[in-house]
Amino acid sequence: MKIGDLARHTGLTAHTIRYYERIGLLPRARRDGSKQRDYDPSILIWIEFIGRLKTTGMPIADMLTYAALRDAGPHTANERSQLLQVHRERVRAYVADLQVCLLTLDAKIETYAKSQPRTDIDAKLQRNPLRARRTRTR
Amino acid sequence: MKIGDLARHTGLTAHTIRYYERIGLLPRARRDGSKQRDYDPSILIWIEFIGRLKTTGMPIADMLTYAALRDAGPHTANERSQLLQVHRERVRAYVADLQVCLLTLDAKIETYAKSQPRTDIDAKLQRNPLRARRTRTR
DNA sequence: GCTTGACTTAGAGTTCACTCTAACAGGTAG
DNA sequence: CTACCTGTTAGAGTGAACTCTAAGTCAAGC
Repeated sequence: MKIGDLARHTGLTAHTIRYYERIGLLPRARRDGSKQRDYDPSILIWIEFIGRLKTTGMPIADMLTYAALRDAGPHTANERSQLLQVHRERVRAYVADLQVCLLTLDAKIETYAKSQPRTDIDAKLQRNPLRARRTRTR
Repeated sequence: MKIGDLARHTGLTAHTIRYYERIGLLPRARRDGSKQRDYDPSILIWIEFIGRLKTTGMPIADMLTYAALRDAGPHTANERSQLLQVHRERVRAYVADLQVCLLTLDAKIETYAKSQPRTDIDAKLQRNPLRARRTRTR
């Protein structure tokens, strides 16, 4: 599997895949006769997992920590588990936050519904897919 | 209320408040005798609202659109409502995504629990509060 | 009267996660 | 053979959202 195929399968760009390899988030791929990256499909599982971590807002630095622990061997299983548990709690807290925000949005939209007639949602506004964002908390 | 007080009340820094004013997300504050910003507490409601939008990952550019519509008068209520409705759907979809990711995390943590003894979560790992992050989707 | 601390401005710098460029090489279709 | 496509590298550039610096003003406390 060449880098272009992998890009198609994962939704990443070839640029991003090379970038991930460069920073150590993906292992150095083995090369074919003309030094082009040749991937084993098993890499897909790892990429899917880091995709989940990304969706949940984990910074790449933390993913690198996780990857390094994994590479260090089975005796780091405990540490990896703890890392994931801490992250899970952050995500849970964030989901709770988002649900509060959704209530605020509902309330705000409700006040508009009460004061004005309304039309259908303008499909042209359906851009900006939302993923994950991190903000420094000072 | 001076900028330092407002910063304390909102959790923003004075720098950030000035930045928000500069880009038009906050109205130009009126000034006291020595040209220092003097805020009416009513600004807190707006800042709290944009804080919710930020938590839910709305880009500042969209907040500016919303603010501009608000400033344009009551005839834009419909458009503002639509903007919020579209955003709400994105947030709902994102929450659904996060919940799937949480299941993946649960499963992964479960495999660690089965293969290894575990200790308490190391409190030292409790950094990195998670807020919101946006990723370009290509 | 001096120090301290909060405020002012314009503008430069930072961080994150990509994203792209330049310049080149190998493989394949017509 | 020639075009074209996909790949290679090092390294520069981008966009979002701050974050900080420099150089200064102003008022209060000791």
